[in-house]
Amino acid sequence: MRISKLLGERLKDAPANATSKSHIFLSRAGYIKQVANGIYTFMPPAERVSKKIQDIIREEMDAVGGQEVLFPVVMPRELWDLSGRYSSIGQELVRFKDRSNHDLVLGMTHEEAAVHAALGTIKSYEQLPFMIYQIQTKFRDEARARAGLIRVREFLMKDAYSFHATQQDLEEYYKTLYDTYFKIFHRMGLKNVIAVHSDSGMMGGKVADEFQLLTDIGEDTIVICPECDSASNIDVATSEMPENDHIFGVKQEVFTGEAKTIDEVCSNLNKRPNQIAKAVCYAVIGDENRVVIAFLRGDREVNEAKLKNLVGGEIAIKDLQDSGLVKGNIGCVDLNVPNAEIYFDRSLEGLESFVTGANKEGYHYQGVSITRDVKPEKFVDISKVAEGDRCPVCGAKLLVKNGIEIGNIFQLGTRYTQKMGLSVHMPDGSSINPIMGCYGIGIGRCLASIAEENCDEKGLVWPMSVAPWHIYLCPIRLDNPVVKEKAEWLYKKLTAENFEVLYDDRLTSAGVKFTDSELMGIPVRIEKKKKTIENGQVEITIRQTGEKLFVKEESLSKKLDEIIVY
RNA sequence: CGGCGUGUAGCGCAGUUUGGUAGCGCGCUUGUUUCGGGAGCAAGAGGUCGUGGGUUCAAAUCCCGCCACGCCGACCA
Repeated sequence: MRISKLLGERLKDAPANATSKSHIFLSRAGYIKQVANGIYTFMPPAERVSKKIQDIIREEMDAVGGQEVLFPVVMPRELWDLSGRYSSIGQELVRFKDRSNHDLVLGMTHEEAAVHAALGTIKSYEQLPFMIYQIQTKFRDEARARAGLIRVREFLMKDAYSFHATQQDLEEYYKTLYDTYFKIFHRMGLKNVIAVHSDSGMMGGKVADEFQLLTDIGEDTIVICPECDSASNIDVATSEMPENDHIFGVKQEVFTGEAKTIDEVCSNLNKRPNQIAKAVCYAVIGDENRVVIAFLRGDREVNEAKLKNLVGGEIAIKDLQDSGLVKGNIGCVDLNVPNAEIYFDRSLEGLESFVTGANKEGYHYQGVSITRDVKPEKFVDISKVAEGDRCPVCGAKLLVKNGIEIGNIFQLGTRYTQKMGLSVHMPDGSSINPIMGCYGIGIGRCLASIAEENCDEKGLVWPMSVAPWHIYLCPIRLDNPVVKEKAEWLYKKLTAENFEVLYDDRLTSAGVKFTDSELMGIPVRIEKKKKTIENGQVEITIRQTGEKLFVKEESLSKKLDEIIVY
């Protein structure tokens, strides 16, 4: 490829709104161009990286028996009615009508399509197990796209679906895919990837793992045990909490005036947040009669995923002033709200001298004892794990980190096969619904994650396995006919030898060429100038290390074969 | 969906408070001298100032509506 013809430009300034390194460098180096909120064009270099990522995934998916298919982007409403998701999924699912007023959806995931593909053709247990996968565009109307390619609305995804006759078979295959995923990510050059237990969310099913790239810009929160290496998404993470001290106090009402928040109450009464019980109120979506009040220690935060599972419905934070509650003075003593479901977090267990609202304007109680004054029937786990809690497996102190979810795997069970009526005959004559697993990898997220992890102050540093081109051919003083002739000859020669070459055929200065090659992150730079031509040498610079090599021209190809390995 | 912010040339920005002929840097074109780390000089091209309405002799600037983009939150296979 001649850079003079390459679509896209290298910029000195990043778009003002870019914050993450991947967003800044991918924009500056001409890899991506934003079209709308969360919607990007992959310019030629990015598309080349994307294809290499896809090829790695294809190889590995084929190696575990995958059959590549291509599901439609647009599906009829009826297909999604079968699974019940046409109505159960919110606004992320784009619904629209065609010219004959027929309801359609844009594919955001393809369980329905996968089962549909098997319907009618899969009849016997002998056809199981099998796995089908596709690499295709998904559209999800995210409430909020952000950070360049990290969180977008339209994106390329590899999604795979496996069908099994027994749970054991699914579990074995799930383990295979688990290992395959690590292989895939490592081949892409990603280093800091861990698997974490996760919530299955709208997919349904019980067992699910996410593959997270650990990075500060990640928007997922992960709880990791540094000792036994167990890790979970904070949505499902549990912990052993340090015990409260069981010291009893004397209950009394105190005037706290305008103090409402934890901080205000703390400074007003000279307490610490872990000596306060706070209330968080929720409405149950779709059921106006139900309200939920969660009490937890002041230094803890509600884990809404856990609470949602307990409540058994979608919840949303709500002011309950209508029910007679005084915001900022809600307390668990003498609380009287008729239809409220009250949950006590385990962080309150053993807390025998704490502050809580007095359920009237301007007053709190202090010295409240949970066992003497409140007497909850039970304590439940509805708070987020905090750094310093103990690992439930080994007891070590847990760490809380951020990650980008680049892949996930689910044991779906029979939810879809059952609802959509896919069944097979078993040896004993009975029929069963095949048990499904599904397995996703976000291509664009991988690309951005690789960029995020592989860059320096000068720009991107692509791992060899996914670099858009391996070689940046960089002739200096192209106005010199000798250099020009030699560079053109070398470009043709290397290309003919199947090296991937980006040829800087511009008449610009050496500085501009060096800077661009570094910004674009091409792993190997070959410099050619009059002097090295005269003594039959070429100069090679390695992007990652900055190392320089001088090689005889006749041994260049051999040297490049040694350098370009992955 | 809520809070806040921003929209002026391909990119980054000033100008808006206090209304008066549309500006700067980078990039681009031409010429020239340079040229192994984002060159110098000279001459150019490029904008209905997001959009619709209003106020005014006069609006990028003031007022109202809308749209888009971003940040924080809510949400998220």
